[in-house]
Amino acid sequence: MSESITIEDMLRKMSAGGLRVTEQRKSLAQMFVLADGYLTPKDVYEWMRTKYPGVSFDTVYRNLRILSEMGVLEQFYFLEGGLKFKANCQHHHHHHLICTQCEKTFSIHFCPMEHLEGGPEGFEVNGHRFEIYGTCKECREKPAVEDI
Amino acid sequence: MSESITIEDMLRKMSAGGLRVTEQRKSLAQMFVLADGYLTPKDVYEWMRTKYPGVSFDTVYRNLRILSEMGVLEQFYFLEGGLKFKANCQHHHHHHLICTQCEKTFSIHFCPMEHLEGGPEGFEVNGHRFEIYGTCKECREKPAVEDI
DNA sequence: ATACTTGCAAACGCTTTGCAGTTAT
DNA sequence: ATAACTGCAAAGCGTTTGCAAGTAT
Repeated sequence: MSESITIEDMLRKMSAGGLRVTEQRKSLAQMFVLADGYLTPKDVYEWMRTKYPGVSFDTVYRNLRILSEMGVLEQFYFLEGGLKFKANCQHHHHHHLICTQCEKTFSIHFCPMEHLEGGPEGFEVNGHRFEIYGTCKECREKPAVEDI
Repeated sequence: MSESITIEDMLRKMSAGGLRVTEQRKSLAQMFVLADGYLTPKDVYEWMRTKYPGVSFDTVYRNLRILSEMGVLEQFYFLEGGLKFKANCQHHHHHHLICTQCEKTFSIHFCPMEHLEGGPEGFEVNGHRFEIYGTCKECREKPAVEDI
């Protein structure tokens, strides 16, 4: 599991950032805490609709974007290009194992930059990206049911 | 520099894959060999237009997609989500330093997976992604002119 | 009361498609 | 000659925007 953030943490951050804590945003926070992994705007929309049949896609987008800009959520483009969001874990620097089946993420405290060798000459590093893709224990045990 | 692929290599691959070697595709191959880095569909379109004023955007897209599917090019979504392409270097496994200014790529033969520790339990790894972002020597020396 | 949020509708940018004419093999 | 390629136009998808009505503070 990632170092989990609580719903209260998220709401507190929103409020601290000058946002209003609406019902929808509470649901949104709840959803991301429960999911503990990456969600697409569509996922979020579908889920929100079960609680608030009237939600609109643009509100979902707006909130995802705003919350990302505030650092409550984290935006991420997958290898194939799909945009996804997850609750931001801003503890110390770390990387993730990403289960490509359920898209949950698992923190890993190994950072390749500490082991780098055969590196750049004259190249000024100012960022990196390291992710491991695979299948998590849980998904390996119960083979994909919802695979459609 | 990456282990460079030649224009002839690219054309040979196209032909082997049952594609016809048109003038436009020759230009395309040339462009990617010269660029030695990532290009957006728009970059490609702009450049193609200088040679073939009549090219259409959809033909560019079509060719980029087909060539990616064939493995002549490689598709890539940047951190911010922009779709880019580059000539595929399918020699041995390696990673890249990516200059965020000129978007040239530089091969690096260090692979974090060989040094991995504190890793997954029960997680089946089947892929990874490692990129280093920064500014290359050349770009650091001549500060961005075309920075608009 | 005020400022922020929402839903609606419409627009936007990027990418893909169907088709008829053209070109490489 | 045939199968593949191109340009055109139009559609598709995901995402963003402007605005008036509604809601949290």
